Amino acid sequence: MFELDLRSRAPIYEQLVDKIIELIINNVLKPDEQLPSVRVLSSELTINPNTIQKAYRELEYRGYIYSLPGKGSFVKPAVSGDNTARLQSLESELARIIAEMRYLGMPPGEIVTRVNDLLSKDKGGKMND
Amino acid sequence: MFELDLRSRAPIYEQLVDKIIELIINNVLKPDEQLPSVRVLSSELTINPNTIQKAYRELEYRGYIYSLPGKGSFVKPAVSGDNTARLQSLESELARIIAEMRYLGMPPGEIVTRVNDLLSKDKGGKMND
DNA sequence: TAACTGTACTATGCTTACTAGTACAGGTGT
DNA sequence: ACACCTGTACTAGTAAGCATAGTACAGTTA
Repeated sequence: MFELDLRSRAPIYEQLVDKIIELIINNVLKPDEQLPSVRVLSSELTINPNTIQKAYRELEYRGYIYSLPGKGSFVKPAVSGDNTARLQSLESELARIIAEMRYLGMPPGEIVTRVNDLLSKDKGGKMND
Repeated sequence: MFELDLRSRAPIYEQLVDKIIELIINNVLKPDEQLPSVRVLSSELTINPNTIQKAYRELEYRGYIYSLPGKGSFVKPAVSGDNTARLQSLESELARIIAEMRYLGMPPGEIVTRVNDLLSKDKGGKMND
């Protein structure tokens, strides 16, 4: 389910957080779908349960999952209205990426084409595997 | 010139790297423009010169600057043709951001508008301060 | 020569990440 | 009630990374 790059400088828990967010925003993990338990995932990935625990805690803090003691951790349905800060953060990341693409020589028309491609994929509901 | 967030979890040298890259891709720092020396910047920012050194080394490794012993460190002109890996990396980051914007409920039309705004700013040559 | 430049070390202390282990409380099925 | 799962919350230890301080070398420029 997950692949970790143990040679990467990114901490393991952060890789997990990123991966799970990616699965959530790409609708691979559905709202209210249960995540593997910290113990199951830790033995799958052969890492310590506390590390999973930290990742899940971070995901919960960021609002992507909710956890019920004794039951498990679940994907939190996307809430509208509470995402202003995150959207602003995404917009400044977008500005940065666009600026760097321009800096590296990608023509504006090609950038727009890429964005439209990504949006049409999204509209079709197809997942990019 | 730079602002560091000393409360951030990001290491100081990485903040420097990010800041300088941002200035470069937004054309605030011009090609072949000299960066402050490690000693000047370290006293400006009241951090150790070795930390600046590490940031400059990272920037050089990533291809954004070049350093000449005895002379200083300079913004490297953007080279065309050698940016495939970086562009691909940017594209996957773009895909991620678009997906998350969609996930958080931003309509596709608004995303396109944002992108076009950013591109028209870029075309005008105006800097976003 | 003096004053700058980048570069390359060494040593130290602090912080973070990760592991291992343990234990508690909650939930579910038999 | 028991067994087995779940998340949660700790403690302790180790390793790695970060930042600092200091030093020194070589190159450049006036």
